[in-house]
Amino acid sequence: MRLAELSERSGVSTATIKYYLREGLLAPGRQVNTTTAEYDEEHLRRLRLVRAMIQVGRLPVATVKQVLGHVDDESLGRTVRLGAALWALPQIPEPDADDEFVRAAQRETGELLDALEWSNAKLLTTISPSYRSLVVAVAAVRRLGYDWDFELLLSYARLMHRAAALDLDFVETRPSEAEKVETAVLGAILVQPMLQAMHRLAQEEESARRYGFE
Amino acid sequence: MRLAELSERSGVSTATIKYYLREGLLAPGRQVNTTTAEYDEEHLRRLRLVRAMIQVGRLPVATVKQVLGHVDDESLGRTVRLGAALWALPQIPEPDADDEFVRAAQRETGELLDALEWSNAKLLTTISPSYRSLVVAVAAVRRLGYDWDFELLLSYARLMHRAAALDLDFVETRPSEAEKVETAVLGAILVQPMLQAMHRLAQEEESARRYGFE
DNA sequence: GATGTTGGTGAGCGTCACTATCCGATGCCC
DNA sequence: GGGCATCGGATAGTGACGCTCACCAACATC
Repeated sequence: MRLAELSERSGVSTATIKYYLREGLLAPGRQVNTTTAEYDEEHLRRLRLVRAMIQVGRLPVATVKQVLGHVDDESLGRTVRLGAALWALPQIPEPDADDEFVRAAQRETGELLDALEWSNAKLLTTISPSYRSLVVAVAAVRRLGYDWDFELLLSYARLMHRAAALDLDFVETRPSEAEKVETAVLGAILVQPMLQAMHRLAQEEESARRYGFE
Repeated sequence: MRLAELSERSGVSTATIKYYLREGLLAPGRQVNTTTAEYDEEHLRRLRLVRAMIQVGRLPVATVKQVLGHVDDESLGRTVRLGAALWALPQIPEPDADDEFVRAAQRETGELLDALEWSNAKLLTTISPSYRSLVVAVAAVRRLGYDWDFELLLSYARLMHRAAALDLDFVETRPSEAEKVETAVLGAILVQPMLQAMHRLAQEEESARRYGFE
């Protein structure tokens, strides 16, 4: 198929597709001659993936490029490939290590990992962006003076652990190694907005149950 | 305290505070004379809240203004106030009703709410942004050809329902009505990045447990 | 009374995700 | 094979966003 058809079938304008090609998010089509390039189903699929990451997952274009680069890097093993892809995801700005709330949050997060017995995650605290994001989020909440107890944090973390187990169970149903990696990355990127929407909807539901609409 | 001190205690530059004042995110200080305004602890608290929403919650400035406007509107009842604040949160672009995947996702999401017996949420399907976001997310996943079964969606939703129940339990511990509303909004905005970070960390933990680091 | 700081204002900056326009080469219909 | 639409590619521009800078007259402080 040609650019125009790729555009029509994906719902993405030709101008935008050209932009993605320029940015290296999409492999160039097979060049038939100077004014014609041929795209296939794989291009369409990749384009949909890119759109989903950008629009649903709200990833910056540059990040999408990095993530895809890692996903496509067949020289790496699965865990490393997945890890590399996940770590390219956009990060909250680096925590300020001088801030007292940040230091307290680091301590608290460490205790949390101990209590959960997430020993592998504990090993990653110096390098994992997720860990840093968690510290920043906890620090922000504490800075505002909220005094949730530790049990609440633990409960949230256990819920998310169960969600992660569901993700990985599904990943294991994928037949090929390449699909497993892609699915895992997608799980990290697309499941998140879905969970967020479900969370808000559940808040609305539960709030209405408890207090009615008034 | 004056602008410079507010800046120092919050870690936000005076230029940025001035910008927030201009945008109406912060109430003006008590004007002492033409060149001096006096700010209090409430301003500091509000400023930290604004920063947390923008940096941790990634809300656009205009959205923060709307959300705070609803939070401050004492003429409304709690549920309505909370709902108004939540619905001002940034939304994924409107789903395209002509798209077959969107229509299928609407159907599937409706069935999901039925199966969950979220009857209140079901009433909100025409107006709730969370519902629309959920539809868009489900459509994106389906468009990419993933065939998760309904049970998986149900499991995710039940987990998020439990998270929402935890949020609201905590909200109920707040003494005053105003604090309850603020806490609820904050729960929707700040708990989310925390859950996201926990989710990714849990994925890393679980992945390492199952497959090691290799 | 000299110096430096205050809060307010308007304009400017860098980033980002596109988008509009132009180009010459080519496909395609008659 | 003439004429016109369409092709892919390149460059420059757009509008939104979140600040940030420079400047100002009015004031506090020494």
